[in-house]
Amino acid sequence: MRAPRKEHLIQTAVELFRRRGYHATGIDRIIAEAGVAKMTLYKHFRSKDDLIVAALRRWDEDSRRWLIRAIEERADEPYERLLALFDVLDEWFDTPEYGGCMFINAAAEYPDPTDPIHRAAAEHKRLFREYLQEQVAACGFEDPDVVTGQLLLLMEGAIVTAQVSRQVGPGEVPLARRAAEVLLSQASRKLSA
Amino acid sequence: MRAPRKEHLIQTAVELFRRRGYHATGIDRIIAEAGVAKMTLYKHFRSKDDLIVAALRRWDEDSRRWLIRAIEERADEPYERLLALFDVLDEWFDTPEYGGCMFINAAAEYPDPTDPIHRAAAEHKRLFREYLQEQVAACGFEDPDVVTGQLLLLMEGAIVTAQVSRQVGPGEVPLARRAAEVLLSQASRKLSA
DNA sequence: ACGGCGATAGACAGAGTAGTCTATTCCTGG
DNA sequence: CCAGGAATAGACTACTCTGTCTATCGCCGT
Repeated sequence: MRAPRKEHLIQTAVELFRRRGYHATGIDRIIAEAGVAKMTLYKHFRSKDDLIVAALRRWDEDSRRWLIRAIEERADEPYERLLALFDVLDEWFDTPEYGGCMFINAAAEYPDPTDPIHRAAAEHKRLFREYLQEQVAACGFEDPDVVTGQLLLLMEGAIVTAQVSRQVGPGEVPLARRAAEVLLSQASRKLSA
Repeated sequence: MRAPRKEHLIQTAVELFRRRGYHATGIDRIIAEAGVAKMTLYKHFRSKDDLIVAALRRWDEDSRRWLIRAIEERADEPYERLLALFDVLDEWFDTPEYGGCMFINAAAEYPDPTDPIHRAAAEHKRLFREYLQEQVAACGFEDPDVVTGQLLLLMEGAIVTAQVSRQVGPGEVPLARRAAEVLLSQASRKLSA
C-alpha cells in the first residue's frame, strides 16, 4: 500500500469540515476520528491549512464527479440535463446532515480572496461552471455565458437558501427549476433544433 | 447616557464579525477595538454567542433599513423596485471590503439549525422576504410566493457568487437583473395594470 | 530470527480561547 | 467637596489550539 493513511486522513477531514466547519474542527479531532498519529498528519501535510486545501480538492473532484454522473443518469440530452441539475440538488438537500456547500462555507470562513483556501473554493466553482457551460453550449444558445451564469445563480441561491432557512423550504428547488425553465425557454438559440 | 458602551460594543462586533468571521474573531480583539474592559462586555452579554446574536440582530435592522431605503430611493413603483434591488446589490458588491452576507456566513459557521445564531440568521432572511413579498404582491402577481422565492434565489446566488469568485465577476448582477426581468415578464398577473 | 523503518502514543511548547475576579480609578450627582 | 457606582486594567483559571519532539511498538522483508 502506498499511502492509505493519507487518503483516509483526507476523507475524514472532508467529513468533519463539512459537518462542523473549519475553525470548529481541531487537528486532534481529525486524527482521533481517523485513528492516526499526529506525526502522520504532519508528515503528509505542512499545516492544517494545507490539509483543508487537500480536503477541498478531494471534495471538488468527488462532488463534481457525483453531480455530473447523477445528472447524466437522468438525462441524455443537454437541454434536459440543465433541468435535471435541479432534481439532483433536491436529492442533495434532502439528506438529513445537509449543511450547505463546503466551498461556499470555506469562502465564508476564509474571506481573504488570496488565501489558498478561498482560492480552492473559487476553483471548484470555476470547474463546475465549465461543465455546465459545455451543456449550455451544446444546446445552441446564442449567449452561453449568460445562460450558464443565470443557471448558476439559481443553483447557488438554492444551495444557500436550503442551508440557512432549513425547515422553511417547502422547496426552493421546484422554484429554481421553474425559473430555469422560463429562462431557458426565453433565451435565444442559434438554430431552432 | 444610558448604555453607549453596549451600543459601541455591538457596532464593533458587527464590523469584526463581518470582516473576519465569527470563530476567527476573539473576545480580546473585540474589546481592544471597542476600547472597553472585558467586564463591561460580560455585564451586557452572557457569552460570546450572546454577543454574536446581538450583532446579527443589529445588522439585520441596519442592513434591511439601508437596503429598503436604497431601493425606494431609486424606484417608486413596486415593479421597478423589484429590479432596483439588483442595482443596489451591485453597489454593495463593489465595496472593496465586501465579504459576503453576514447571515449566510453565520449559518455556515454554526450549521446546527437549532443554534440561536443560526436561527438569527434565518430570521433575517425571513424578514427581508416579507418586505419583498409585499412589493411582489403590490404588483398583482398571481403567485407572489413563487415570484418572491425566485427573486430571492437570484439575489442569494448573486451574493454568494460575488463572494466566492471575487475577481472573476464581470458582473453577476447584470445577469441576475436580466433574469429577474425575464421571470417577471413571464409571470402571470391578476389584472393587467 | 532479526534488523530497520514507519507509525504509534503521548508529552510538550507557546500561543490563544472564553470567562471570572479584584483592586483601582474615574466620573457624576448631591 | 465628597460619596457611590460604574468602568477600568489586568491578573488569573482552565482549556483548547497548532505544531514539534521523543521514545516505544509492531510489522516487514531478508
